[in-house]
Amino acid sequence: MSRSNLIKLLQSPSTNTKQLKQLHAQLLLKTPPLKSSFYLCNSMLLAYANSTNPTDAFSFFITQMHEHVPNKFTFQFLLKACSKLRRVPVIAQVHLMVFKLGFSGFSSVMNSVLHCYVLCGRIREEGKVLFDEMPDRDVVSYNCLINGYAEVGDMSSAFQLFKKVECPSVVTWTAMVVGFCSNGDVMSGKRVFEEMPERDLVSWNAMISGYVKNRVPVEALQLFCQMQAENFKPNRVTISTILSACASLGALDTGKWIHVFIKKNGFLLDSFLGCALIDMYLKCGVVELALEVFRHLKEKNTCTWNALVNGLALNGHVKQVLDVFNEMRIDRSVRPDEVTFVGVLLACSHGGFIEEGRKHFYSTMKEYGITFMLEHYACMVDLLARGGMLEEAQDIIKGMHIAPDMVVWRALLGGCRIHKNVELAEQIISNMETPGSGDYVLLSNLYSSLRRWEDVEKVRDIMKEKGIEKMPGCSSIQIDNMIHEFISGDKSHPRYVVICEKLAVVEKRINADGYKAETSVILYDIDEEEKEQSLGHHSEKLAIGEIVVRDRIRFHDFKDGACSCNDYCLEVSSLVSNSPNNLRIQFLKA
DNA sequence: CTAGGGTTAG
Repeated sequence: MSRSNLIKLLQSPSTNTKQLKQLHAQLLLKTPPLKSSFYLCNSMLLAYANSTNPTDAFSFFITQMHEHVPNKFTFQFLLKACSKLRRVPVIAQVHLMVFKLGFSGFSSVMNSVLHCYVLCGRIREEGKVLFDEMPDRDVVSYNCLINGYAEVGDMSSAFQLFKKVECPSVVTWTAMVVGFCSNGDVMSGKRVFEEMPERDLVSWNAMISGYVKNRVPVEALQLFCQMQAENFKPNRVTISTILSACASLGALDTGKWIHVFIKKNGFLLDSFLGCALIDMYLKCGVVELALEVFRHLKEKNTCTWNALVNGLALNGHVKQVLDVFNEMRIDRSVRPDEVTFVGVLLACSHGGFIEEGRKHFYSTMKEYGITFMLEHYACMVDLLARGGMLEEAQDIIKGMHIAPDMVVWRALLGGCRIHKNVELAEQIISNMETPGSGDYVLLSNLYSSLRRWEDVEKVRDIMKEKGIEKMPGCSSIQIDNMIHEFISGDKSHPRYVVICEKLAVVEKRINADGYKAETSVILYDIDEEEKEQSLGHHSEKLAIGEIVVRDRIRFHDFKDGACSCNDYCLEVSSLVSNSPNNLRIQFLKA
């Protein structure tokens, strides 16, 4: 292989790990003398640093490059590998080497070091010291520092710095947009974005992703349209962000349109796009298409598998989740992680598979060395509590290495109601700092199922005293229609999100041609005990026209962390009030 | 000959 060919392949982004190893072998054939090929060595180092396995860059550096005198590029590439590893001791070691070999005067190298510390959240420690000691700082140094403060959530320091930068670049501006958005202040992010003197594709992507992160996917789609109107061509980053917006809206038509867009433009389905597509189809309830995308994917990593596992679990395909999980365990190229087990346990809890759930929680997770998260505990408590194993559920809570949140307690509380354990329910509620209306209603229902009418009254009085109100009946908004119109001008196939009270049921509507297309979220009133029991754990048919109940989902499925029905209603109504011109509100009968 | 900082998934 010729030298220029080798370089071309090393620099190509589509070269995979296996090919990289072959190129490495080719490179070794060129010795001696490697010295004349020092540029080649640096290219190899950079290729490893950019690969999925950046540790290879270190071994290459140690075993192959010790005979050479490294230059500033060698360190920049090595530091790139460091920034992916995110381990402070490793960074410190390379930093020391940089210092000892006299590269401290190169601002590009020092910026790389600074960037590494920033990514580890060490802005106030090593980052600050380094910045203050740097001989000549440029815009890049300031950008790193701004990112560092944003990373630890200190936007006021970031903003102070931003104002001090003499000649801020697009990158500086974008860093501010990203900083505000990822710290939950999307309004400030928007303001900075609008004040930017010039924008490039990355800044558009940053703002769009800011909207998605802050749960205003409709704004994201609007900006996506505006961006195209201003003649910016979306790239794969834009597309995967937009797919995520579609997923959180259940906007299937738009999502499908994007899928066509990907094919038309010949975008390679990498792990990011594949994952985003699978996630979108599953959140829209179209399992078949998600599976099709998954089967055709060339590169699958843990995220891809997780998208499938979690999406199937969300759709109530319990058996399939467990099958896919077993398939994943056999595949040696991926390793299940904590997110995988959220899906697995969620499936067990939805299916009422107590033994299976116990097996994974008590043993499989240890086998893979998984750190327990709140979600794992919540699923397990839910599963056991529903199955009547209230004591075991309590033991799990007692053994938690992190403080249980509201979701965990509510899972236990739900079990108390089903199995009529008044004492425990009372105890849980009295231990809650801020019980929500749902918690009181649940307790009240428990009392009434035992015909303890006086206690029912008492709960009602407490609620009145605390000013807690039940969320009123139901309202609905028509979202997808509008989004679809933005993009294609097509006004057919509107879908609805119906908000009622308490119990969420995801439904699939079967069209006349038998094609399952529409997904809605309906929150049933669980005051009627009978209805709740008839829904049970399993998906089953309801006698309401052509509607199939896919699954019950708990409220926290909509949002990270604890989330009640009220939260969800508020979220929807704030969406309505934030963009009154874009949403037509329509009231439906539940 | 090369480069450092801002955008994407579960």
